[in-house]
Order: sequence, then structure tokens, then C-alpha cells
Amino acid sequence: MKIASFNINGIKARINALTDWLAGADADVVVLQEIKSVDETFPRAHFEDLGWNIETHGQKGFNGVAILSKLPLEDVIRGLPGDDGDEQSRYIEATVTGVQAVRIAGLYLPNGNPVPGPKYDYKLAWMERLRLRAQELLAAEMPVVMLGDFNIIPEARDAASPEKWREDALFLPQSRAALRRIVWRGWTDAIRARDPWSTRGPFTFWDFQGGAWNKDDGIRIDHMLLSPQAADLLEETGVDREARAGEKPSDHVPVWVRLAA
DNA sequence: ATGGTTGACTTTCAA
Repeated sequence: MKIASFNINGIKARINALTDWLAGADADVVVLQEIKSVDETFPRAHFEDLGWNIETHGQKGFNGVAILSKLPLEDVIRGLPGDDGDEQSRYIEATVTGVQAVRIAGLYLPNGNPVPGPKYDYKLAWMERLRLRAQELLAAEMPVVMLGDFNIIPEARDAASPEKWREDALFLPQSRAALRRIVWRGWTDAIRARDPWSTRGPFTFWDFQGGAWNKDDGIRIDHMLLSPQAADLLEETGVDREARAGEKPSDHVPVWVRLAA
């Protein structure tokens, strides 16, 4: 089972880029972030005609996540548990069954800038709720893939220019510690696990500003965390870097993992 | 040098 994540930065603006990438990716499941669309205006029929089952959790203008799957999507949860007052659409879960059942958690973690301020407070509070949900998922002792745009640069080697991010919500020690607090309980960072001694990247995001792509001034913020039962099934991971050089690209590129599931 | 780019959606905000 090949499972991918792609922050598309607007489904309407990216429908061609996404369709082209899907045609060559051979993915079974794709989680999307920043659809920037309400559920009603997501181009559902376009993707259904290509054979995808679709579950969305959108909102007007910003954020929004979705799952595309060639296999049926079951037991869907919309929204990160733990705060019924949270209006932002950043989390969706579903179960996909191939050889065996895999729980998929697609997430768009808050950016958190500027720091300090209410947006950073929201980021840290959201991460605490994610920690609690991650613990519940580990307790299920089943294959789980928790993936998406985490908006966290885990280590200095995950940025081309770490000094530029020193004061940023994506790289502050407190942000990175909050991610480690989740991961260390038993999750495997799939991209890092397949290339543990990499000294640079691989990057998954290059800002639209300042010619970041042309300078390869990237960061690694799109992650795939595997539960132990999923890590046991890990076959291959990848970062589809070439997507950043395409026509009207997103600022993120797809990341993917293949499991024997 | 206090810049630069993109998307959604209105006139600015979020990233």
C-alpha cells in the first residue's frame, strides 16, 4: 500500500498539478492539506471519475484537509479530538484495508507565526491535543500512519539555512520539543528512518519568495510517522522533489511511504 | 535593502 501526503496550497489552483502527479504516482491513499475550500466546492466529481474515493474536511478560504483513496474509506473522523470549539479544519482520520487494515491520520499542523502571540499559543495547544490522540492511536496496537504538513523543522539538518529559522515558530526549541514529545513515545519518522545519516534534508518545502527553489533553500516539514506495527511493514519512502519544478507548483512536494499492507 | 510570492477573497490575511 502506497500512502502519500501533499500540501497542495489550494485545490482550485492546483487541480492540474495534482491530477498530473496522481497519474504518475501509483498511490493508493493520498492525504491533502490546504485545500482552501469548503466541502461543497471541492471538485469531487473530477477525482471520482479518476477512481478515487474522497473524504473532505474543509473550511472557507484557508486550511482544509482531505483523503483520496482507491480503496474504501471507513470510520472517518473529522477534526482533531479534544476541543469542540476549534473551528479550524486541520485533521481527518480514516481506515483503509488492503492486505490488512491501516489507520490513516492526515493533518495540517498550525504554522504558529508570529511568535509570540495567539497563533503560537494555538499551535502548542494543538500539538498537545495531537499528542493525546497519538497516544490513543499507539494504544490500538495496529498499523497507523500519521502524516501531513507538521510545520515543524525537526533538526538543523532539515533546513538549508537553519539560522534563518532560529526565531520562527517552525524551528523554535519549544516547537521541536513538542514534536519530540509525540514521536519519542514510539513513532518512526519514515523519511529519516530510511536515510538516518543524511546531513542535508531531504527538503519538502521551498518558499515562493526569494527564489528559494532556485537556491535549493528548502526545509523538511512534511512528515510521515509510523506506529510500530506500521514500521514493521515499511518497504520504501520517497520525496517527489521534481513536483516543485512543474507548472504552477505548490510550495510543498509530495512525500510517500510504501507498506507491505 | 525591512524587501519578496502565491492563493482565496475582498481589500487584506495567511503562509
